[in-house]
Amino acid sequence: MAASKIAVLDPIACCTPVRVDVLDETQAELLAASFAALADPIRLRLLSYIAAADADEVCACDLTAPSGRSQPTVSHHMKILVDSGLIEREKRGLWVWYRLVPSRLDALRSVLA
Amino acid sequence: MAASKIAVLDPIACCTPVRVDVLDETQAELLAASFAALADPIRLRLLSYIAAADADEVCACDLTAPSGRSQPTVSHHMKILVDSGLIEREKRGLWVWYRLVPSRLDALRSVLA
DNA sequence: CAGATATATTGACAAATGTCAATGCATTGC
DNA sequence: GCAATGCATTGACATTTGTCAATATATCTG
Repeated sequence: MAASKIAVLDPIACCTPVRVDVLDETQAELLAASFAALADPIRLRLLSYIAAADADEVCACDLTAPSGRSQPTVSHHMKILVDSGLIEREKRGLWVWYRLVPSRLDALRSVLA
Repeated sequence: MAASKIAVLDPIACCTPVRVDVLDETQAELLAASFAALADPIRLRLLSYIAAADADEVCACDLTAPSGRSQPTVSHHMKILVDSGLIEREKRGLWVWYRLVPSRLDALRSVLA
């Protein structure tokens, strides 16, 4: 029941398993923010669409149709995913490309361990 | 980019890695609901408090103080966690006991793989 | 530079969420 | 049965969130 062994790394509490120690408030807020990025069906589908793509990046222009949402709404959700660190954004010319950040997904995953 | 290989099990889309295939709407909604249960700092702390306890279960009466929230608020959050399937509830006499459901945590974890 | 195109931002709104005080419901012990 | 106790539910409220139409910004093309 030790409530203090802290092992946080960067922005999100990487590699701090929820099961091992009680989270302090700061860790909990950072982690909750990360999980919140995954707490919307549209964002999960956008994420999995990018993850399942043949290439390792996907153009924003290909995300609007499959998501069934308007362009501004998709842009809004992508911003949340990028802010969460789970996805990277790169603008090339007129287009924007998104990539997964596997290390961030792994980090979040390890929290549930 | 196959948008249809589906491999869902029970209530939550167990063992359906987000990275492998595009989620359909139903899967996405179930998963989003699970992640939403983790998307609040108080709930994360409650969960980790139970996970880190010496015993494998914790009395509801021990959750109010460390969470820093009122009794009804804690009750509310615990209901959300129980409904998500990540935590089990058992009433014995006047007290209520909570336990983790490790298989559910593992299932959620495997989704990020 | 002017027009076209891809994405972002703003503003507005409804719906969902977190919170607590007050109250209700079970269960125990007398 | 009655009083006390632990937890749940209700109702109210402020905040946050998801959504889109309208508009702005940035970049390319000619």
